[in-house]
Amino acid sequence: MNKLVDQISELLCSAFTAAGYDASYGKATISNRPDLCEYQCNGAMAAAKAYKKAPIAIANDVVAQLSHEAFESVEAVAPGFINLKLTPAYLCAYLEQMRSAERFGVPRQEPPRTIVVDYGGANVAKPLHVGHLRPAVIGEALCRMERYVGNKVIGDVHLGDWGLQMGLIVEGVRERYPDLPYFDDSYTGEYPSQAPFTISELEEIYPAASARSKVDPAFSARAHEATYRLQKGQRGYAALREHIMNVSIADLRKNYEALDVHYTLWKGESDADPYIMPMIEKMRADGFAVESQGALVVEVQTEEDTKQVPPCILLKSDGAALYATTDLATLVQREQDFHPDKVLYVVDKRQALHFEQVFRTAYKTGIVRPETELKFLGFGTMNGKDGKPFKTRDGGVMRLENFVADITDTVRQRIAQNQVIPPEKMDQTAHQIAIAALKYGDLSNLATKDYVFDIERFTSFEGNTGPYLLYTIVRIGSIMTKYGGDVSGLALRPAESALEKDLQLVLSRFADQLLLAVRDSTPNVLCAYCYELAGAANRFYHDVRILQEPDEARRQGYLALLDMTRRMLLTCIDLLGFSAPEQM
RNA sequence: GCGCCAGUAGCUCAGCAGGAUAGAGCAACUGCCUUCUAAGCAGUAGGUCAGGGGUUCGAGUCCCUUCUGGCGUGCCA
Repeated sequence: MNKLVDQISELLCSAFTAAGYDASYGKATISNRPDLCEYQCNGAMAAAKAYKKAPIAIANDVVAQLSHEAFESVEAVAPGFINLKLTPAYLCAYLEQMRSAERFGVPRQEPPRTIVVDYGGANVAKPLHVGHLRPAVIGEALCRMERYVGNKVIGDVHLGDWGLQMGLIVEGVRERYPDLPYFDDSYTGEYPSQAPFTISELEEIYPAASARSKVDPAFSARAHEATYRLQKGQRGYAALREHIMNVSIADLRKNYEALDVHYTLWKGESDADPYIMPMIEKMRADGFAVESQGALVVEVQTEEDTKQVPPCILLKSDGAALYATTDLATLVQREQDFHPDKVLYVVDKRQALHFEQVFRTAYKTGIVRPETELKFLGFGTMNGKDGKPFKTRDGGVMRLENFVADITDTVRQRIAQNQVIPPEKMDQTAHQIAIAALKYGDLSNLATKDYVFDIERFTSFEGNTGPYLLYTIVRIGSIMTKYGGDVSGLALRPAESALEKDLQLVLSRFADQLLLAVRDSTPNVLCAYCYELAGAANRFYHDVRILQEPDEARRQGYLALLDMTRRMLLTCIDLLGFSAPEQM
């Protein structure tokens, strides 16, 4: 269905035409002065120059042509604004359509686009830490939003599972268990199906091996050798690698699930390996890949560039592949597997130049089609209250698990005295609220900027926070429970009070805000909408005694309105990636 | 050096394709619970949108410039 603002624009366009002006000036927008009007049109001012007339005269001409049941009032105001208010009946009819439409009538993307979202970046054999939080939270929200508007989304965790780190792990395992068959070149039997280590061991082995390689050249050399053998696909190493991957992925999956983050694809950098050499050979043959200072590079500087763009390095002087190489090979693979219309990278913003080089190379060498949209969404750093990157009290890197546990504990303490939560639901409720606090705290900021994570503030539950949204949902739910009946069949009623109309207006704008958030990949826009909706709901809730309303038709109208509000809020927080408890 | 990003209330942040009087939350101060969860609602106070030029009927928003801060800048990921 059409958005309300588009319906109003259509009416305005015909009025501009009828008054003898070009229809293109008839674009309506949501009012930025809610005290004066609900919708506005600034087209008369834009048209003033073209028609050499005073804007207010044009506005008056248009207003004279604008009589429609949709409008309660239509006004031309100096210097040339056209201010509109809707009739309650028209607004109500629109909401009634929304309410029964699928996905609240949000227009579907036609045709649907295939979008790959690259938003993980976790490393194998290493625990998730707070640095992994933003891509997971932001990426997950973007995936859900894109899916909602009808696109086909493939969310890829894109694990760091390639290169020297794998060799280090293998050598670290050998140090502990030198007699395992994986290290016996003459072994020809089946390898054990059970992994020879647990995730906790793995998490010790890797940092230890990494540290040791820096001080022990012999060990470092063995790790490089192991890396080489891995990449050659040596049997025992491949089997061991399989165990490392399985153990690690099971743990990562558990941790991401706890965050309500769900990837569709658990690929890693290593999956791109088979594509690297053919890709490079083709680039050579096509003349794109050239020798430069001993390395193999693709020049990506163009004539229009005023700045210096360094070339994209495919192979180091020693012949080894680099980060850019696997990223490009991954694009080759994605093009082959999914033929995506868009690939969105949710990555630390400090990698902007790297991705600029990769994108330029991909277009230049034809890895992606010219119409493929490669987009870099660089997110900022999560800082502590001191304005510096978030750390533990003793200055270390904080594990994500501990971070979530800290927030959950704080939440648990705050809700402990509240008697409404049954003891058996305590843990789940605390976790749910913690995730809402955490995710909303992150998403309500502009993804591209650094932000301050203040545990006290985000768990304080006051003001513009995730828990505030949950609280609003729970309160409405409480009314529905007390009412007891089925509200789905009840009819909405035209608003009779200002607060009721405000709530209806906010509801009617869902599609506008969602589509804006999707277009710009800005979940904070959806957060702002949620907050506005919750505010309108709470004001209405405070103003009207819903269940005590004596007039039955009116009472049913209230219930229908609140039920719709609640479903809308639930939809929004689901798009943002969290959920609400029954009680809190 | 060059490039990118940022600078909005005491603090943390919005500001959607330039529109009317720059908005929230926190903190401060005032009210509102015998009534659907007060984690709420209503209100007061708080601003030279870093500085300076320009374009425009109109600039926090676009252009130029200065200052401040962060980040990046060919063989890490």
